Amino acid sequence: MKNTFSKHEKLKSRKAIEALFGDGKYLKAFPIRLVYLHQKTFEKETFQVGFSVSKRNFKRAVDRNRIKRLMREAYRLNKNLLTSEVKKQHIAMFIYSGKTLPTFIEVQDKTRHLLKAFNKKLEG
RNA sequence: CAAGCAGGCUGUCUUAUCGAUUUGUGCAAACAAAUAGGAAAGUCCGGACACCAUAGAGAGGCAUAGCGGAUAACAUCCGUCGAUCGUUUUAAACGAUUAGGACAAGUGCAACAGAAAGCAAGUACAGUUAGGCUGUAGUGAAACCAGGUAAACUCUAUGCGGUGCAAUGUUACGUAUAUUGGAGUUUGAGAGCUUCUCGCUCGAUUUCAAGGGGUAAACAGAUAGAGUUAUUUAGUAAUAAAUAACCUAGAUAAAUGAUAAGAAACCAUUUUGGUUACAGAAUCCGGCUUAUAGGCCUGCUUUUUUA
Repeated sequence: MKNTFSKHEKLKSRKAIEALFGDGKYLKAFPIRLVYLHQKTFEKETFQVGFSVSKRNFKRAVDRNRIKRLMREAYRLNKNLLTSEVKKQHIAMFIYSGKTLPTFIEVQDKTRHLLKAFNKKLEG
């Protein structure tokens, strides 16, 4: 599996995102949270993921961009941890809830942790 | 020479691996090219563009304010006059700052002093003398007079219609009965995006025929432009014109990145360590304002050294 992350893997639909925040379930690994939602109507070719940082915690757009890019990079490099095929019936979003700028190592550790936990849930 | 302050310019680089967006080539795999700023920010002004009447009239409101010019336009920019401040013994000169029309329409305001800075009132002396009027004195920057004050109301002149790209248009999906056209009836509630009035447009209802609310799903709008660079000419300048070359982000829960190594600059310093700012396009331009490590340039102030 290639470590790519292109446009069609990104969660874009506003409706889907609203539903995700309304009814989604949470997995936590501070300072990152994973929100996911199971819904058959969402089934597509690929598993779609989004990334988000609160404007309240990071006032400057530069910092928000930086964190989103770090999270995206961490997901891109580790997404092969998600082996379950059931994932295609899900959508998910990573939310950074910390208040300080993280390093890439930290973000990658937490992302791996979350992906493993999420994979377990999907299989079990 | 050093430090501080102010203004201007600039605002890290290279390689490797793994990626993102757009475009091009290709059946595909893939390959190639381009990819954030001087402020992209604040959203404070001015335009372009789109729709709302063809953007109309009056009131109200807002903005601007010596003179001349630049510009698509401006509250911006350039030149110049005046005023104020600094250098200076003074003048001149130089530098800096400057919302700088009108107080001979009306209203308001004016510390201290003073009887009084305007619903008027009135001290002393002198002149004349019936009242009263006139003059002088006293306070003050200014005392009845074209007094001062308009970043006080106000007046004058000039300008400004409103809403904003989630504008607006097309396509796709597809259900109420919105919308459109014809005919009849009804003269009146409401709507047309800032406040009011007028004006203009649409109206209400019945019937027949045609036809699609909504969904920010896709595409267009959207990036070749008041464009960038260089040279020449005109002009004190802002700027304009001509010629040549170039194409230089176009995303949409939002690409422009991540990791590693090295170099460079600066700081402290024994190795060595640390720092590399402010900050991220969102329809597009012209300005203003604010934020900025380090480097370079200019001016001012202070200190020290030498002559």
